[in-house]
Amino acid sequence: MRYSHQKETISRILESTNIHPTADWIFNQAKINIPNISLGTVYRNLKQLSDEGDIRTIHDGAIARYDCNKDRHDHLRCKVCGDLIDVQLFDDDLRKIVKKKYKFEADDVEMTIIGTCKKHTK
Amino acid sequence: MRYSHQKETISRILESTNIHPTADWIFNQAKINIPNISLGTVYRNLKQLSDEGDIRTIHDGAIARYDCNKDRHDHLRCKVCGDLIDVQLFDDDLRKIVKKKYKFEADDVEMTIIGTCKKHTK
DNA sequence: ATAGTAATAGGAACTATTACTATTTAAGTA
DNA sequence: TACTTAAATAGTAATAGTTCCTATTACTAT
Repeated sequence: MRYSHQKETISRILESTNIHPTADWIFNQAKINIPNISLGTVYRNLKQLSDEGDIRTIHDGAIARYDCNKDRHDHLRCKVCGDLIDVQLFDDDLRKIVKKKYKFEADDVEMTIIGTCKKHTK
Repeated sequence: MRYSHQKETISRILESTNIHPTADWIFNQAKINIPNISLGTVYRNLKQLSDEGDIRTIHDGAIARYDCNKDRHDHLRCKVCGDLIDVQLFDDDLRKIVKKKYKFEADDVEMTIIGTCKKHTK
């Protein structure tokens, strides 16, 4: 893996936000510093970072979002404001239940809870 | 909502399988009975059925799968054989934890656990 | 039978993503 | 410092899943 200005920039952009951005959002941010950066470069580097475990890829419906929070975690998606909030729900207890009840060895979990966040409760 | 042979067929196809098929798979099955059925018709009717709550749409990575199991449930996806197994994990206890800990009102949950199913354990 | 409406077939358009290719660049080596 | 080479890049074309559009067809109630 070789250093590149593009990869460094993409990595920094992701670290500087907690909005779980899409590749396109990152692309537009990156263009501020590297005007002729290519969208393919953004995708390639995000894939690399994800494969190396430096970032996580979240499947939000049909599109991918990226998260610099490397620890395994789940998401709350607010229907009202669209926010995606990092939480920790799938723990070892739940893993054990899955193993016992379904004889299924869990490696990874993708859990998104859709609802209304505390900002909108009166 | 008016009756149509196409919608009826799509509905029946989905009820006859537990493989959580894609729109394309359903399209190919439907063509056996209705050779000139259109892919757009399949998508439109699946969307209708989903909106009416007759079926569920599962986001499997970037593609959509459809499930005639109307009850809220979760999925185990086996890395080895690709099977998608219906399970019940997100219950009222978990819902209450989410509400208490994060003040988040959960309406829906999308949870897929990736791992290895019991067919492949020696 | 006719008007009005809903659903359809077929294909174009759209969006997110990946693949391809010629060119550039990082990094090691003489 | 200049040379080499392999990896990364920009730009563009291609792909896949899905949605949209339009002319046509099929119900349904008068």
